[in-house]
Amino acid sequence: MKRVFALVDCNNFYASCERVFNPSLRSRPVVILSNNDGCIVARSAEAKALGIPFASPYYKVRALAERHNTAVFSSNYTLYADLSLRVMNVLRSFTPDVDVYSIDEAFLSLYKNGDMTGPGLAIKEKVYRWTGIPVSVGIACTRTLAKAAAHIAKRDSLMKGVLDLTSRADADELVSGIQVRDIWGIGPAYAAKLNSAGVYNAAQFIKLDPAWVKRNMTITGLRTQSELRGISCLEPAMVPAEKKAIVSSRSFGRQVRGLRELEQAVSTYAERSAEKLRRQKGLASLVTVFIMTNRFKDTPQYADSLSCELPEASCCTPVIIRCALALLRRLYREGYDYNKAGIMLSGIVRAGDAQLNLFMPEELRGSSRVMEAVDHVNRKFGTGTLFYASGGIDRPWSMRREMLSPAYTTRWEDIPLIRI
DNA sequence: TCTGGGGTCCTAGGACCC
DNA sequence: TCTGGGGTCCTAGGACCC
Repeated sequence: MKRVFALVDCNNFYASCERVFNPSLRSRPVVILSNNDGCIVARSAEAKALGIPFASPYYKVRALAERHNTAVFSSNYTLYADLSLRVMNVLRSFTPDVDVYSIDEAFLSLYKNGDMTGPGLAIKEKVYRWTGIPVSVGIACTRTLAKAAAHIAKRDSLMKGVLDLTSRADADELVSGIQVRDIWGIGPAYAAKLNSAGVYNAAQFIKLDPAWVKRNMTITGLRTQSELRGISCLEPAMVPAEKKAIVSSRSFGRQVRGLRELEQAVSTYAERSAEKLRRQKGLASLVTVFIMTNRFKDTPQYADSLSCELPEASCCTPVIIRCALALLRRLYREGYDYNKAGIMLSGIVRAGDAQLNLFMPEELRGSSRVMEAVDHVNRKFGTGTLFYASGGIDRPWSMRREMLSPAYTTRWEDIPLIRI
């Protein structure tokens, strides 16, 4: 039997998550804001129909949203991540071969057994019944075509959210009409380049000379073209790869001037990134800190970054905080209104593979046992139970989340009660 | 008049994804 | 007042080596 890919894509995922535990939202437009309540990052179908654009700053569409009784939420990643796990677990009941591609998408590897529309519908119905999340399913012989299939299925109401390209006589016609910008792997820059070469849809892109594609869109573009031609050439990512870089950064809830508050923020981000690093059992050898002013404002601008090699790769929070704060003090310039800061850990190696430093001062080595204890406490009693004082306590700079919904599934006080 | 060849490693920048 | 965050891959070009 032939292998095919099924892409399962959650519809308007964040908005759908908000609806699961709040049925009153089902008939209203719903939008979700980015961190700091800045931009629109997700919209329900009704919100899209109102013409609220993706990624637009909320204040620009606020009047429109309010006029139509739109429900607006701050991002609740705790909730979305938990519901995502539930969706993926349902998918694993169909095949162990589930390649989780993002928080709201996964590729399933299936054996083709006749028309796969039925199995596709079964997946969609089971996910909805078990989690409350609506999904679309695209089935094809390559991942890129499966993405295209899901894209078509979402827009054509006759398909009921499922399209199996491998069993459609009109598969080529269906795909050929897709605009190049909507092809997975073609972003705004390549789309503009293709358009100016007279290429607007998938059919035209498929017919392009591969040498031209490679020259103008690198090997990545060539792979996309081959995939659309039905030749599978993308690798699965079955095992979640260890990250090669870990970034923690945030815009502030308000402008920040003083070094003191920047130190708190950078220390807090350093703490978070070190936790992420330990979760993947890694050690970082390079620490980079960056700070910047608000580029949208007409005020004096400053942005810069500095890096520092650690004497020995480490995942120890105090070591990373100390290094990050030293960098920050060198970066800091007085008199600017800062808007954002961040830290990046790179040069990541596996714990155990690290090159040791014979001349490493003992006080810079840190203690893995203390870190284990801290992580254990925070896992058991909740993030932030134990934290470093250098991160501050009040944190007046922290991000705005004024419209946050409850953590319905991960915090005891927030679990919905049913009264009979 | 004439200025090697072949290789590695690193970084910055550009493209993409969600 | 108010404009997100966190990643990956690829290429070109420079530094450096023999």
